Amino acid sequence: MAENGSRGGRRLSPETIARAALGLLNEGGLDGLTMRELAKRLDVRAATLYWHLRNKRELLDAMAALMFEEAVAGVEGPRRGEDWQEWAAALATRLRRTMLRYRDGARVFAGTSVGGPTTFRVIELILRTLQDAGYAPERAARLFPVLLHYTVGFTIEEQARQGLDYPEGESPYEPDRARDAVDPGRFPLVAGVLGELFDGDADAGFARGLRVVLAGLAAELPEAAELPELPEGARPDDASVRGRPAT
Amino acid sequence: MAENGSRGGRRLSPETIARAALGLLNEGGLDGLTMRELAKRLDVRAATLYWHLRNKRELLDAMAALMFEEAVAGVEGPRRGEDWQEWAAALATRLRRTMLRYRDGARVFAGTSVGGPTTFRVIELILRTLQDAGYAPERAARLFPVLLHYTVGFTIEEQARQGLDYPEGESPYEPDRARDAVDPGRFPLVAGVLGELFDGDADAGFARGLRVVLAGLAAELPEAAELPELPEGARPDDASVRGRPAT
DNA sequence: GCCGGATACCTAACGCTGTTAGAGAACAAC
DNA sequence: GTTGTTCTCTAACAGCGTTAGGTATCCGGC
Repeated sequence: MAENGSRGGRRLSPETIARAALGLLNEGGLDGLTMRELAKRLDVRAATLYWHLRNKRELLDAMAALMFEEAVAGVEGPRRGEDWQEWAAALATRLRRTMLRYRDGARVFAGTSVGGPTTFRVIELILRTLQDAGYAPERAARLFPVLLHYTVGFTIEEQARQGLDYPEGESPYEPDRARDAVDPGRFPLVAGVLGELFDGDADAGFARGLRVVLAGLAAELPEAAELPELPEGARPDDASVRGRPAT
Repeated sequence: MAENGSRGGRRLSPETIARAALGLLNEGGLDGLTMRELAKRLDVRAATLYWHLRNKRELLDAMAALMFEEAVAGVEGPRRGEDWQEWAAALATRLRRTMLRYRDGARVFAGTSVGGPTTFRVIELILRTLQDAGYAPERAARLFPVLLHYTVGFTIEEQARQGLDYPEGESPYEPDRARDAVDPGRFPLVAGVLGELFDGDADAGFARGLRVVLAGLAAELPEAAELPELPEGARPDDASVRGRPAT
């Protein structure tokens, strides 16, 4: 006696389930995402999910894949006249926006990226765009991940700051809490820039960091690194860019 | 009848517990870190831990704080003659190294940074160093986090790739798996740089990204941004650095 | 029409988790 | 030696991911 309102066949699939799981994420966050609750939302018992997915880890992977697909759906190469930096910034922003759409989205996404043909399509697109901008593909392949890492790192912290893991008003990220904790005598500079440090405008902060990373990438453009017209040492960051970081 | 081998008094403290928890992390990872197992390691029953810590979340916070302290212990300003970029790179590298010392260390650390006086001491140090390098403190405060975000983002992915969450030989990060998945007809550039994409040398990859970020920061140095000797448009990234990323 | 296998779902249960209540030992102060 | 505080214990709760095994449903072959 299947009380199941709908016809038997192909109702559930890893994708359907992952989609429902992303919905569930926005209530209760990652902690509230349990197989039983997810099953309830799909009008099914928890054990059923294991017919479609090996385990929860696989569910999380599917969710991450879905997020990625959502982020890059319809993305093509730069429009005519569009700078590669604008294009890359838009791509990173799309990814961030998608992660932000889901509570704990960045944590779900982090470290689960590679995989499907969608991934390779986008990487191909990136490599082609950077190649057109003058980067050798090998060079581009070693450089572009920094953009992804920054984006994920930033968004993870942003969502952590939203602090829904903490009970009401106890989040250690409240600006006031910091304002009390920093002694202006010992840490005058910190005290002077508390506003900047805890500024709530995450969008602007992200864009700023993006600009930094993209400027850094631009500085790695081979042509840029050996512009003949520039007198040696004219670029102020010349030595330090070449210098290897201390290990 | 306290079978407890050691004297009664101040044995346990949040710090002791967190330290043991970090040790436990290296066996079993984040999933293996359970209150019961942690208690066992401290010769105590699980409930006891709740006398010292409100809940597991607080334990994780304490662990993150401990990692941060371990990372920046003894850190001072740049040595005489040391470039601010070298100094910053060394700092980021220290943080990464510490996170790598513990399984899932980056995931534990991510989004739990701010808090203690140690944090503010280090931020003060960063601000002072950048100030000496020519950055206004407000500007520095808005810029330096990008370094942290990159470092955390990179290391999270690195540790995810180590793939100890997956059963033997099933990690989706195995290079061979990718080599099979990418069709050289559709994705020629990707196929050509698989070696670079899945290159195992994480240290070099991190250093490369660090160089990029630092170069980007250097490009944001006000003085650098308007070096009078440079003819307008000589720096190839001129326009694009100014351009705001698409939203 | 009916059968057999595959597919999709179920119930029931396992061992484990974080967490709490409340009893009781150990210690310090008087 | 009593009292109060600090710490640890036992016992239990509800909920977790996951598995074994049964059952309904669908579909192609006769």
